[in-house]
Amino acid sequence: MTEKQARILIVALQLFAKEGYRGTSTRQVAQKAEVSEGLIFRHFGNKEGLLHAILKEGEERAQKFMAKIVLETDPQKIIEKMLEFPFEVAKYEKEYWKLIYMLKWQMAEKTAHSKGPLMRTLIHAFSELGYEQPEQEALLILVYLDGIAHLLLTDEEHDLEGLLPLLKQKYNIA
Amino acid sequence: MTEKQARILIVALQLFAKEGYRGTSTRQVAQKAEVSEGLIFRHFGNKEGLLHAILKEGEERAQKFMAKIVLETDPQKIIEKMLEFPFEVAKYEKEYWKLIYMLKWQMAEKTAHSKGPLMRTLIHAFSELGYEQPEQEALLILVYLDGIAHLLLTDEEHDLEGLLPLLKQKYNIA
DNA sequence: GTCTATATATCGATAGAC
DNA sequence: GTCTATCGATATATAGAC
Repeated sequence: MTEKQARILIVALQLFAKEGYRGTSTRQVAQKAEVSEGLIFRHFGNKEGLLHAILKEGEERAQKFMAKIVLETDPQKIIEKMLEFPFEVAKYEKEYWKLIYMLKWQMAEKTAHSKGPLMRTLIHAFSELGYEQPEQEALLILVYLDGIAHLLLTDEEHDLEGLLPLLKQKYNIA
Repeated sequence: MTEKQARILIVALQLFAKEGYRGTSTRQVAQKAEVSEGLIFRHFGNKEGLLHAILKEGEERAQKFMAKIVLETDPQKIIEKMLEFPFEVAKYEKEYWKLIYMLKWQMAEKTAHSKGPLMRTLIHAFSELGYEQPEQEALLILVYLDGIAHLLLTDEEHDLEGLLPLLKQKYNIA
């Protein structure tokens, strides 16, 4: 990967996350990355190819992130890490996740971040802790995650950090 | 409002909710509504004017909807209705809310559905019920609302109805 | 109020030189 | 690998007739 190629990817992610995939022109990307527009098409074929390259890179980083949760064994820790997940995401991978959530509304299939592994891990954790409806409890956590991520990534002003202690308390986590 | 004008509004909401505001051309709207493209601009000035007309109509309907919650006095009922809100929305006003949530990612200010009244109502309810951190509890409900709405409006397959009994149980609602 | 025709800008994408 | 120049399609928007 050349340096200009990398620059295109970085700038495109920034713009896509801010203005949306459709709201960003290849011309804008080229200008901000200080390369010719033609170069984008040489490297990535077309605009969608550029998007896929961005998503692929982001997913690789995301996988490592999620592995830390799924590989955890202590059920308490699993729930704790899960609850902290959206805050971590908003801190370190804000643009990527913003793009993912934006795309969900129109290209759900392309961004299918399978929730399977997370769900399985959660259900198992709640089972071990003796909860009566582990599937529903797991689903509720996913709802929280989506809600928190949604608010953290769109509304800039919201202060949600205070929710973490409350949630941990509700799930009896030290 | 003429019949064609109304037809444009209905069709545009459908298309905007499905393909996104930017992903929908005025030509598409005109064709599906079986009117000339020029008519859209005569009536609404420009594409953004069309969007605003749609949002205005939708908000009027939404206000009536939310009034039912805010005007409730029994704190238990308030929480119950709040929990049921996203399911009602997904049933009767799916397209409008889908559009609202989509736009949030790029035009947050234009869709600023003030959460103030809902928050105040919730905080008061939790206070009355003796919760220790009414503000955080209210915020958590908002998170839940956003999470549920997000999942209901994007993922078609998810069955989230089962969450309602679980949540009512958690909040000690009959 | 409505339609047809058209103007104008911008988009994604390609060709060819270096 | 990269740039310049350009094409064809499509987007929003306007003008003028009815």
